[in-house]
Amino acid sequence: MPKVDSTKNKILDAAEELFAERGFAETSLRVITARAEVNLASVNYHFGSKKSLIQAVFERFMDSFTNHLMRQMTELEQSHQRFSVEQVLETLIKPLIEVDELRPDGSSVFMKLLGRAYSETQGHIRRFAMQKYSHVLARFTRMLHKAAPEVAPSEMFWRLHFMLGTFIFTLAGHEALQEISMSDFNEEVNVEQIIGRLVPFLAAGFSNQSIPIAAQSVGEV
Amino acid sequence: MPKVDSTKNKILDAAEELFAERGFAETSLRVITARAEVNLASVNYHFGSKKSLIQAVFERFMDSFTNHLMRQMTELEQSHQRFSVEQVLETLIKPLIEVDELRPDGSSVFMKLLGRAYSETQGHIRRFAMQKYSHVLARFTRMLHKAAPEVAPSEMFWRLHFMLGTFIFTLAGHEALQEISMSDFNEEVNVEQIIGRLVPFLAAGFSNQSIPIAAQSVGEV
DNA sequence: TGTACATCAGTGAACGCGCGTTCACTGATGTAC
DNA sequence: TGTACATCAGTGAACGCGCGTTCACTGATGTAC
Repeated sequence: MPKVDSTKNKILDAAEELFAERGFAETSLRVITARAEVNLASVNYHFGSKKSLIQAVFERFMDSFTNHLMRQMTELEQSHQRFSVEQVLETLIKPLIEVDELRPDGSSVFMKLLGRAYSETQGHIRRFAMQKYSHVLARFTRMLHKAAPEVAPSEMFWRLHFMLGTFIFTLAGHEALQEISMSDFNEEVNVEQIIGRLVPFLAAGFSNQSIPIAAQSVGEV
Repeated sequence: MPKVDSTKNKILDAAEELFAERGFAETSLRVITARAEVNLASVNYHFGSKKSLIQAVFERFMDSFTNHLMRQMTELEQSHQRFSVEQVLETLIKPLIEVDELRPDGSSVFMKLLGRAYSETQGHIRRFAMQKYSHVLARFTRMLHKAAPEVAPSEMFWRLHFMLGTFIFTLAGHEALQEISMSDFNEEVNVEQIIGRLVPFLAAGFSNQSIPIAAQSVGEV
């Protein structure tokens, strides 16, 4: 068991919050070390560079999330011979909510980090993630294929990424949406409820049978 | 008709390309003015600040896009008494593709700008966009409601934002997806084809009839 | 047990660099009388 | 038509600032013999 309040962990905690609040490039080591109440030079002492710190923050979230997710997938496979797309998507719910209970607004921070990692131009995090966690994505894909064998692999690829995109985008920006929902509909919603609306939406999208319209004629474009 | 090759336009063109290549914070005024072949100080002369330049780039895209979209919506309303959710979503296709033909990788740059506007913590672009373009969003929402009156307003709100999120996220990062699609499936896809896959996916998600699962019990969480 | 040395965690101050912005200025064109 | 002044577009050089990183150093703890 690592010491929880070590300098290293204090840096990770502070960096996590700040990266989600303002992005990687916009967060300086000075504000991170100030919030963590540690010395400026200790980031380079413990992590070597800012780039490595970003990777370490990302990895800590990702490790915890993928561990929980693997457990959920195993559970589903052991308890059911056959399962639906919706059930596969539902394996994401608990790991996400657990991340949310681990830290205040954990899932939002996590999704913001994921979103930024995804859209990074240089993409060093994406390459690293693809390498380290590809087996988790592969297993998830396999389960989706088992639930909906009629969806062709290349179509599957696109729909999977549509789903990931919606998840990441929605949860990363959920504060703004919760705010509007409150002011426009007087409806208070939490992360669990958002996911609860999201899963059927995505499951329906994923399972749809229509022919891609670009394969037909879209008009005189 | 404004002069196309004015210093102001040369700056806008160069900034647009570079923002797409490497992001906003990572693009300095020095590289923008170097590519535009204008003086460094002329950005501040014409736009006042880097922040205002970003907004100007965003506005130029947004004006062109919303103009095209309004025309498409009018066309659909005039040609059909009743229309489907899919048809409403399809009004987005032409404006997006036109933006793509206007400039190389136009839709990608545009969606990256939109994504940033969406997720900005300070949110000065979002506030400005909400004010200037709210009537377009309102009209789009009204048409969706007409196409699917069974979807309650608050549910509509969430599904609309799920759809916008997927659009933005997918198109903003489509280069990476195109690359993977090429290497994994040997399938070359263009933006039009991605949208062609996206629209039925979203239409199916939007029109789904299931009860949000959070309204039931999700487990012992 | 004592001594010498190695390792580790952390620190304060400085380094050079690239950043957005500012400033005083030029030269061309427009306007008033 | 000539003159005086105003406005506009653009420029070159410098400004101060915050950035990530480095460096020489301290003091505590561990290890070898």
